Amino acid sequence: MTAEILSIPRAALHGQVTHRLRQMLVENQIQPGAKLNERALCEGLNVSRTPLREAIKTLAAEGLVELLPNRGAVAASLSVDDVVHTFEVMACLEAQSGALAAERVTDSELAEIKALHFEMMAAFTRRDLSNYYRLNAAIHRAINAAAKNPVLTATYEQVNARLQALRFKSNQDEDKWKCAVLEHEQMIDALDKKDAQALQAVLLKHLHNKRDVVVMQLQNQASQATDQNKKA
Amino acid sequence: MTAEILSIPRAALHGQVTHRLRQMLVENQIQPGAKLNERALCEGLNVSRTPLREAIKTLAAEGLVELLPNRGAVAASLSVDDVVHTFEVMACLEAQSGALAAERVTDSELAEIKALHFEMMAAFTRRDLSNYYRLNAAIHRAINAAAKNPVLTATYEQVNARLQALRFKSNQDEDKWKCAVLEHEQMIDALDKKDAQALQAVLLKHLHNKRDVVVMQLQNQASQATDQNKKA
DNA sequence: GTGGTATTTTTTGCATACAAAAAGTATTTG
DNA sequence: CAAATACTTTTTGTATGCAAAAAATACCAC
Repeated sequence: MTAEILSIPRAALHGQVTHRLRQMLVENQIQPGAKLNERALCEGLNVSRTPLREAIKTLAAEGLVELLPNRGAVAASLSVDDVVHTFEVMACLEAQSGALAAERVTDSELAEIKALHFEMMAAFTRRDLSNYYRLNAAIHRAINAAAKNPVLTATYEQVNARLQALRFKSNQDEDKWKCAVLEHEQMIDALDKKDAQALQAVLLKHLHNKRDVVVMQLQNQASQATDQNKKA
Repeated sequence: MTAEILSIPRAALHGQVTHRLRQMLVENQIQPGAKLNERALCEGLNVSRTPLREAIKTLAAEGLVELLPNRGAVAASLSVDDVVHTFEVMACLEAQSGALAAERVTDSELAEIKALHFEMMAAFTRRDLSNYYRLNAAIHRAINAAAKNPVLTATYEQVNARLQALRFKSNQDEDKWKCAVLEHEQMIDALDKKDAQALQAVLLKHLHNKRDVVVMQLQNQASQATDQNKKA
């Protein structure tokens, strides 16, 4: 029973730290632009500086933190341009995922994706944004997995992680939301018909719209911040 | 005159080591599957283990080395499946580069790409494989740069680096080579006309063919190795 | 000689120590 | 009081030391 636990007595410390820090970054527990103080993080995570610094180097390669020579690391922060550029990359990765998934998806994978879709529809109906986001991401990840290309999955996850830090508490525009749900229905339909072209097309459109929503929210945030500065 | 040099008195050691190791990996000075012995590399590069290990973590995140728990790191080696998967990703990144480049390429960039193309034609005419490879890569990189998307460039370079270690000394099939050159002419033509669709299409075809060539050469290598084993 | 085990050696992973650079604070001078 | 400068503290970057795990070697039984 404990055999498995014994066979992996303890994962490498630098790996654990990488995982934990990555989580903190994408969940905004460390905010974009914030400095990563080694001493503070070491104490917080109860590790020495060696594995922590190795973890930081890994995250730098993933684009989640930025290294400043002799000045440590800061959590990556995305300008509007960065977001646009990232979505341009995500678009082609999603499109490729869709095209390959349409060819390679198994019946059970398709069933699971449909199930996730229904769950997401439930969350949408309840206007439960948190679960909607979660299931939305799960569906996109499942489509990617159905493409059965580990390199594509790794690349997708890595680029996508940078966007995860953009967490919007506010509800998005109702019409845009309905539009996104409609696109998801078209996605399921295309996947069901194994229509690679159609799935690719709807994913491109979907990502395009998603980009617009994110950019708009970013700009709203920015203008609100400016207003506050003016008041103060 | 030396102001710039003084302003960067010395690049971070871990950065230099990362650069140097990456070079050794993509140039096959460290062969796929080879173990990265820390002691040996430290002596060879004249650094201590700390910056070396940080560099290894960076390269692991880039997919150039693989980390084995408690057993160090080995240079990544690609199976035929890995190569196929990697080309599937490269295809969509190249296609996206082309589409964006067609929209965003400047006159001077276009002129430089055309110049590189002529240089490549010269290398092809001389059957100078080494320069052909170099110029070929330069053209693809220039098209990517013309897309003016740093995220796309970084992702492209990272995925492409893994394929760079597949260096074939032997000349490729003459017909396939002619076909590749023809495709390059079509690329230049499409870029000149700012025809995103056409450029995307020819790049996809080009990558598809390139994949076939690489896979074929890999399988030839493998079968030759098997033959040698049989003899011995 | 072969297979297995014990012992040594090497290698990896983490913690710590030290040096250089940056940041922060106090002090001096006009 | 402001600005510049010297000094202190903090933080980063690198080297080294130590412990555990893996590999290599030697030893032994059969």
